[in-house]
Amino acid sequence: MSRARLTDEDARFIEKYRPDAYPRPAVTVDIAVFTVIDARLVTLLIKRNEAPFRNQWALPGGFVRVGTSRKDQGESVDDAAARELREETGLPLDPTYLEQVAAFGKPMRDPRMRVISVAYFALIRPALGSLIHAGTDASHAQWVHVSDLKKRALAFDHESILSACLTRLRERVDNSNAAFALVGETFTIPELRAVHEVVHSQALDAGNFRRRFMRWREDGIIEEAPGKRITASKPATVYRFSQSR
Amino acid sequence: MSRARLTDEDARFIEKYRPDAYPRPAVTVDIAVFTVIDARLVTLLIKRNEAPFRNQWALPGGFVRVGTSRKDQGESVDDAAARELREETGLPLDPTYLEQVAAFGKPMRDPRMRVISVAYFALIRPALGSLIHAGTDASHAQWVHVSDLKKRALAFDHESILSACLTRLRERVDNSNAAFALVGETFTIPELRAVHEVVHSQALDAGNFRRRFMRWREDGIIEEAPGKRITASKPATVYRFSQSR
DNA sequence: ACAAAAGTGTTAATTTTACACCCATGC
DNA sequence: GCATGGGTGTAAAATTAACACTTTTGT
Repeated sequence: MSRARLTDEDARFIEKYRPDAYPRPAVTVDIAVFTVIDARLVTLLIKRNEAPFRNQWALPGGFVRVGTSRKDQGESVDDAAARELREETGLPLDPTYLEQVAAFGKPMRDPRMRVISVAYFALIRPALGSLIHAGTDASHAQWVHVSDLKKRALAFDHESILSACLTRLRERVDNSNAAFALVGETFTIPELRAVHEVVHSQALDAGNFRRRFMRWREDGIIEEAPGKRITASKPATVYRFSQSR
Repeated sequence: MSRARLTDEDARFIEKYRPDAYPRPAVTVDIAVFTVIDARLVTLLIKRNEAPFRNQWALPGGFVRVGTSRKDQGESVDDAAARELREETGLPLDPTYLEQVAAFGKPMRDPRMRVISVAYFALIRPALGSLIHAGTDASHAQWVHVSDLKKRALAFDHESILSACLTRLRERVDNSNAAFALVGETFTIPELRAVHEVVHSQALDAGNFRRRFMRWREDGIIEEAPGKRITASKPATVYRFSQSR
């Protein structure tokens, strides 16, 4: 399979194409940012300072930048998500993990106008989580325990979006390398286990988890790192994620 | 969690909101329709009769209808997919299975203008598949064996879209009830097995599949239907999908 | 009778789960 | 020494996989 070529006819047609013949929706990205703070899974909420839903909590996000000409079509939706995340969190670097979840496209989800939103979930390291809270006005951005979300009323349909992101996060922690984005650059087996436990809010058998971990090691997904982690008791071996693959 | 209420301030703000302040992308749906014909997995391709990519093959799809006012915001993206599917296949009924896969939002994927597409995959019963082929001009719509897709050049980025839909289809056949949408209203164990085999292009052990099947039966997912299927050899018991759950 | 395909039985291999226990270290 | 938590061993239970075999029917 390969993409078909554009013909001369195509080129001529495109020249005279009238792009504004039909009404268009606005398109936004919304991002559920997760991290672990104090051994609890948290997500980032932003207090809106504009109507609608002014002073209500919402997921970080914003409009996808669409270019103004045929030649300049603007940024990709994925790029928009990465950009909004940087802007809203203040973190200079790209997120460790960013994945599209789904498009949310019911009419009237925004009372102003037709808005279709593409939802993403992002994972950032625990160490960086506190930076955000410190760096921004706490009344503007806030880490919320996911177990406390039931009590919150969120703007728009962000409740459904968040719930879809949470489901996807759990699936990815089980079946992909996502969990490694929720520990530090280097980590011990118990630290990684804690992430799995917190995401599923369920205790895991230490021995059995260790075996799973060792299988990842054999598969070259993780490798031993120099040094030991000093804890209150017996120091634990330190590993790192093998970025190479 | 519940949706926050709109305040009076919101209402006032919305009144004077200027929706056309920023350029917007066009939003389309593209649908990979799958069925099984002659024991092979096939997907529906449409020959475009307009530029760009005129006379090239593409996935069925079209623009999401966006309303023209705040009060009329048009159809949901899911509804757009169902509508386009009905229109392009000519099938009067709703598809047996329709699921969103992902949004495709790179710039320049359409040379005319910025277009963001939400991809879906749909499953229809084998018996209906031939209806479509008969009902429409064969040069316009065509069932293509998925194993032959490598040879085809598809319009836009429909190759990536199709590939994502195929991956999702395989996942769903394994872990959800999707496979039941690819057999007739009633079916035998070997018929359902054939679907699994064709989707994964891999033979399955008849005995082991039977055990899996019987587990579904115990779980109430499927139930025995009256009658027997007359085949070339020993007649097989007929089952049906328990829609109830 | 024979071929073809439905349906059954058996067993090995693998994975999951539960749980007991050992061991190194800081206090 | 003793509590803590890292690290190891073992065995039952459940699932998956491989394959031989029996039964029922059309021709």
